[in-house]
Amino acid sequence: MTQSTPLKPTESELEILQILWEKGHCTVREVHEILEMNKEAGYTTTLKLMQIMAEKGLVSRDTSSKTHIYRALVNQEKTEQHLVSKMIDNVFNGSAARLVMQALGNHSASKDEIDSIKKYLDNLSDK
Amino acid sequence: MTQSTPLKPTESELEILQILWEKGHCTVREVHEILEMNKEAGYTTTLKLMQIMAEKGLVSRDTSSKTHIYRALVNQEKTEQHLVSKMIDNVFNGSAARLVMQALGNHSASKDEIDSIKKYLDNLSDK
DNA sequence: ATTGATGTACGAATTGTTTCGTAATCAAAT
DNA sequence: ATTTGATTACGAAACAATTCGTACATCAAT
Repeated sequence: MTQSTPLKPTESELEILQILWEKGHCTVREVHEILEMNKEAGYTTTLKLMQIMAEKGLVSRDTSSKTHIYRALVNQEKTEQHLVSKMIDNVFNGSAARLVMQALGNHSASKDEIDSIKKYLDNLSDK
Repeated sequence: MTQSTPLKPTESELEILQILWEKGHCTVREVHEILEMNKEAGYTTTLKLMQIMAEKGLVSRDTSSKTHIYRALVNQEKTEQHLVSKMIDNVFNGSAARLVMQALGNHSASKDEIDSIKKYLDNLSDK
C-alpha cells in the first residue's frame, strides 16, 4: 500500500498541526492568532496554508458554516515517529543511540527528564 | 555575531556532507558514486549541488588541479546538534525526553545501544 | 437595502531546491 | 596535432513552499 497522505509535513505545516493536535479543532483565525505570537504572518497566508493542507489530506475541513473548522487528520504519534526515524537515518546513520546522546548532551535535559528516561529504559530492558 | 554559514543544510546537502565527514575529502566523482548506491542521480546534478554548497560555504574546494577536491567546512557535531535542537523545539515542544522516548520506542534500539545510553545517563547524573 | 466586518477563494510573485542538457576545458593516448 | 574521455561551468527548467493582494460571499446592524 502506498502512503497517500504525506507524513512529512513542511515546517509551516507542522506548526499548524501542533496547534490542531493540542486544540482539537480550530478556525483559521484561532490558528493564526497563536502563530502570530511567535512570528509575523498575514492572515491570508495562514489561510492559504491550511487550505493547501486540506487538499493534501493533512487536515479536514468542516465548511457547513461560513467560518470553516479544521481538524488534524494525521496522527501526532505517527508523524513524530516518522520524523524521528528519518532523522536517525539521514543524520545519525541509523543509530538511535547517537541521536539520543546528541539530544541529551547539549540540550541539557533536567534531572527529572533524565530520571524518567532511565525509568523508561529499564522498562524496555525488561522484555 | 551572526551565523554566516548555514547550519541547516538541505536533505541533499546533508547526504553529501555525511560522505565528506566520513572520507575527509572527495572528488565529485567519488561522492557521486557513493550517492548512486542509494539513489538515481545524474553526475552533473551532484556536481552542481557541490558547487552550490561551496558557494554557501558548506564545503571548501581545492581547484589547484583539474579535478577539484572538496572538504566539509561545517562541523559534524555542531550540525547534528543544531538539527536535533530544532527537532526538539519544532516537533516535541522543547522536551528532549519526549524525543528520546520516541526515538527508542519504535526504532527498537538494540540491547547494546540501550546499555550504552544508560551508561551515558549515569555519567550525566554524576554532575 | 446599505454598510461594515469577517470570512473564503483565487491567482500570482517570490524564493529555494533539485535536476540535467549542453558547452567549454583539459590531459592523456594515439 | 587530433581524438577521446573525463571534468567543470553555465543556464534553464521543473517543482515545491511561502507569501500576500485583491475579489467575492455572507451576515449582522443600521
